Amino acid sequence: MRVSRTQAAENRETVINVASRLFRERGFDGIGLKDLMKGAGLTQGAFYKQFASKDDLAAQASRRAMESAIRRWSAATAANDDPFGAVIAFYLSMDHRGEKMDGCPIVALGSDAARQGKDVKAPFEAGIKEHLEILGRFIAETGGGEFDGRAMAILSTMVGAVLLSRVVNDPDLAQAFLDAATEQVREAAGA
Amino acid sequence: MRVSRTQAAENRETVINVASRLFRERGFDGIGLKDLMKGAGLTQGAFYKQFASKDDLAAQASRRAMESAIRRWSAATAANDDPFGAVIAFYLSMDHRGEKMDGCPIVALGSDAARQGKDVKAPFEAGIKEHLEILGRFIAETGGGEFDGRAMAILSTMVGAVLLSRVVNDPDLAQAFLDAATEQVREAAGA
DNA sequence: ATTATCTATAGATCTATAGATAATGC
DNA sequence: ATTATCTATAGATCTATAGATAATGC
Repeated sequence: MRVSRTQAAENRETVINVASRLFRERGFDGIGLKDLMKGAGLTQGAFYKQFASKDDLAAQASRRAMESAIRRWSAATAANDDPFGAVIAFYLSMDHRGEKMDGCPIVALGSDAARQGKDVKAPFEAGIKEHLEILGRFIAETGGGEFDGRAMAILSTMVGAVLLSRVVNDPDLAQAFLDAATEQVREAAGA
Repeated sequence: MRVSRTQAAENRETVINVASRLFRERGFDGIGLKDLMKGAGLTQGAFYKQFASKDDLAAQASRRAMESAIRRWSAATAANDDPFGAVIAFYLSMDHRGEKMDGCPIVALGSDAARQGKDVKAPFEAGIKEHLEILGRFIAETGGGEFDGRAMAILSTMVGAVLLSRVVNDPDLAQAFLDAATEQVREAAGA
């Protein structure tokens, strides 16, 4: 029944990866440890040798989800002569609206994260800062050590638009939110 | 043990009001029927004579929360020579960031609502349209029957900024998001 | 000898229902 | 007679722990 140290480490990573997706899909309170572990091909009993608590996993999974989001932003910008256009093209799309499990964790878990403790909020904060840094590169001149206000406004608009697009039933209204945000952030970045 | 019809109707309203606050504070999955009913001064057994299910209450409470939010927006605009300024002054404030229970339901429950069925999303959609109508009045000329794209962009920015301000631990970063959004929506509305 | 995972379970909580009770409504 | 609310409970699920097992690591 015991597995090698490297296998155990791999299992741990798998659990975090699975949790980063399932938490986004169902919320921190929307899925239990039994189903989370089953998603990783393990049983619930193995959980507490790897994690201190469900909150601990929530923090790890949040970090993993934010890392994944940043990787996606970076991939979109890499080898593209309109990096900002590439980011907003996927972020403000109906595809992104539909893929809660792999989409932006701020949108998928933002309301949930606001209710969590510092340890869950910390990885969100770190990831948000990375988002701001990427957005800052798209904008004319950046100020001193502080984050650019325009980058914060643009991220707010993007996150809010996708959130609103997911909350409404009407797909046309959802599309309109994404379109309106696209226009808005284009203007804001160019100013 | 039985109460009058009017008393029963009052009790029902109380449960919806309590739920509209407690769901915002803890999420749809973060509070049980027992505690919700206790908040209304009743016991869990009385629940199913008033509501078909917890989902049913979630839909009713979402509608109530959106109504309350609209009332707040209307109150801020009424008898104010800068109605738009009044709305953003309270919405994009650290006070609003702190009061999850009475604050904007889109921010408090948006990620949760995106996982719910049509019956919960419908009152959110209706409330969002009312928000857009109010914002539309602050903007120069409005188009035909469709909602103004600028109003949608402004609402996106406002919702996103408060959500982001709540997710981060650092109060200074939270304030910076609110400030950046304030500047952005002022520009967008004036354009 | 250690330990990662397993099965099993404790104890709490969740949604929903059943039956009793006592006051309303006719 | 009806019914809004109560107490009690069924049955499922939740987090976390206990003890067994079997493979690793020394």
